[in-house]
Amino acid sequence: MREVAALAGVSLKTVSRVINAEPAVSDEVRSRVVGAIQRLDYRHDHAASSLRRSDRKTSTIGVLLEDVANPFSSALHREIEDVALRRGVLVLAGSSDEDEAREQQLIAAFTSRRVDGLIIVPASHDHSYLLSERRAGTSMVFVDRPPGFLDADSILTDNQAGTRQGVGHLIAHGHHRIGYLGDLMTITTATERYQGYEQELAAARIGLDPQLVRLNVHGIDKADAATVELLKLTEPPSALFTSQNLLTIGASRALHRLDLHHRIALVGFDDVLLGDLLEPGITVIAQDPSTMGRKAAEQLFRRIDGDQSASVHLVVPTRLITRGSGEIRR
Amino acid sequence: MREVAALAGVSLKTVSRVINAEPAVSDEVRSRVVGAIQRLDYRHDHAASSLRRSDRKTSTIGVLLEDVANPFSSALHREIEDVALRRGVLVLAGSSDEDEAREQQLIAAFTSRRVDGLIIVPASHDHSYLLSERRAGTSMVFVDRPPGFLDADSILTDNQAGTRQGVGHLIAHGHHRIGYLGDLMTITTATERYQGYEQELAAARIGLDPQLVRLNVHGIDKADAATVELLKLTEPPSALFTSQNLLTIGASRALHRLDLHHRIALVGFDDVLLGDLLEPGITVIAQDPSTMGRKAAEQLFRRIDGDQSASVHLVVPTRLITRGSGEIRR
DNA sequence: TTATAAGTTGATAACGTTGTCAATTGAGTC
DNA sequence: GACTCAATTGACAACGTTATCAACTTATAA
Repeated sequence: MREVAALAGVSLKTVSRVINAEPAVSDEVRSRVVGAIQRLDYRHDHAASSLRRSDRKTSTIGVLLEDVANPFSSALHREIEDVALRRGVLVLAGSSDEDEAREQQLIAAFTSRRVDGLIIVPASHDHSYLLSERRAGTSMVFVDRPPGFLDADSILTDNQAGTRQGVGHLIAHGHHRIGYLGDLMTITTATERYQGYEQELAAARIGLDPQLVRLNVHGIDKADAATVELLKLTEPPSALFTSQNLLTIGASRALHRLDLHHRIALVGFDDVLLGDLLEPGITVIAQDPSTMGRKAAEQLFRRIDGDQSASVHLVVPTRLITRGSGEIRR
Repeated sequence: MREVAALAGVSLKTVSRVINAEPAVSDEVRSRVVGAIQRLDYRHDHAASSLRRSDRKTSTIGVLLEDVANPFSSALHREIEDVALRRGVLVLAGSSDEDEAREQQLIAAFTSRRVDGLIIVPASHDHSYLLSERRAGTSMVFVDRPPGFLDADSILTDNQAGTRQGVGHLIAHGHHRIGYLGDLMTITTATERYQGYEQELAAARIGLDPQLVRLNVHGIDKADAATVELLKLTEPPSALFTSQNLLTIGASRALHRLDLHHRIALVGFDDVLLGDLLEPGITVIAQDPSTMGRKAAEQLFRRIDGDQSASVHLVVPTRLITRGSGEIRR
């Protein structure tokens, strides 16, 4: 910048004015400076700028996801990116892998780079460690799961209602023995979905058979194995409810291999790509990650822009998509 | 930091020494400083630090993908993240959407934040605009597609060989009229794959019927429509080769809807999740995005660490996965 | 003509940190 | 007791930028 100023024959401050498009610069000086910038191939240093600047904004946000490669996470990510880019804000993304330590490590890395805000799909349950961050002015929005011991904005899915609708759908098709595959119970959404299962069974006066329930099943392969176990029971289920996208895929894989996919009903929570082309198509309770991502980003930027109002808690509804697998009758 | 120094009764520089774990600090002073840091909840400012520091490293890299939500892209992204995080490096990610302007906008945003390096899946073909960046010390590695007018490291897939293997597989199953769906011809990989199609037909002495070729098909819906068109021809193809993951999904959708999925053979380039559960399963030429991401990140960090050797051009092989759709005979 | 205002421009300090180098202390050596 | 040396600590400048405020120029009004 010093060289640009020298070449254009002006002061540092004037170059700064041109770069920041401040009005008080004559056209003649401005064009001289612009010329010098191009001739010298000058690149503005965003970090130095935000260090000195009064608003201290880095125009960068941190996004903590479960796994950037998971379809639900990456749909969230993409929507956040689009909202952010419209404001010239860049996105630092990280995967927690449901590991509390990794969550904290990543968030510490984000905040030490002075991000303007955080969008968090939490893996841990105690976010009091973020209190001081917030006091320091970092905005934050939680997505998919609520914060623990911290009052902050959240954009959630209605997990209980969604699960109840899915399980109810199976009951309406004559099923009483409905197997359940649940993700790690440390995950809030997994707990809520399981509660939905319990409630819907109770509402239909169906006794809960613990043998039919497999909790803490994580990933495609474990779901595949758990499905095989369930179907080997002396009184196997006539239907399955799988409470997460990878579990749905695992269960579906097992059913196909055992050639039971036309006989055992299946409803999954969260949509799966290509679910419509299978035979039968997979009936799902679809979440809406794009809307969640957009709402989360919009809320974050409202906070960054200075909105101090009380915490917002938004619940995005789910949608039952019937494609065949959930309509198999007992 | 000033306050920490005051509370611990030492100078700024000593606090800096403690933070950077420099050896020349007595245990007694160190513990006083550590105590003050905790009492005051001090957060180190990474940006200010790297501004002053002699190595000028920000411990941040920029990753430009086609779309963070595309399965191929997000698998790359995840692998890069894992390599980076092991070094304490954070990842800024962005989606170009195959738009040259957006590519340049994102890369400019990355470099103005002084990233240590770039991993680029390019949308454009002239990267001479990056010359000055590289001269300024930014390392860069290209993935999936080569750089244009710039000598830089690249990690590519063998698109021609992969396509030839896939088309050859169809020919071996008796097909002569093989429809081809290609992505935007501005994308290097789309061009290479099409060349593979031409070459394999020529090698088998099969004339190329332009009616069977649909290029510049982008996204699931366009692929669906193009497939319908091909099958409506008076002399329709008996097999299809779809040269990208979304095109495979679109074609598969159309075949299922027309109930031709058991009669028309299909081989796709790039694997699709759940492709094994369809009836028939989808035969694909699988790429290996995880390996590509890992190799790209490792190469980038070698450059960041000062490796000045000649550009590396790595070609990751593809793998034919037979699942049924490609083995339908004419 | 002078006073006033509006529009430009620049000198300097500061953002939070680390590199350089000099100063101080204490122990060990002869 | 004087000397050397290593270990520890601090003063100050600097990284690339912008905020503040003062100074200068030109136009307008009285």
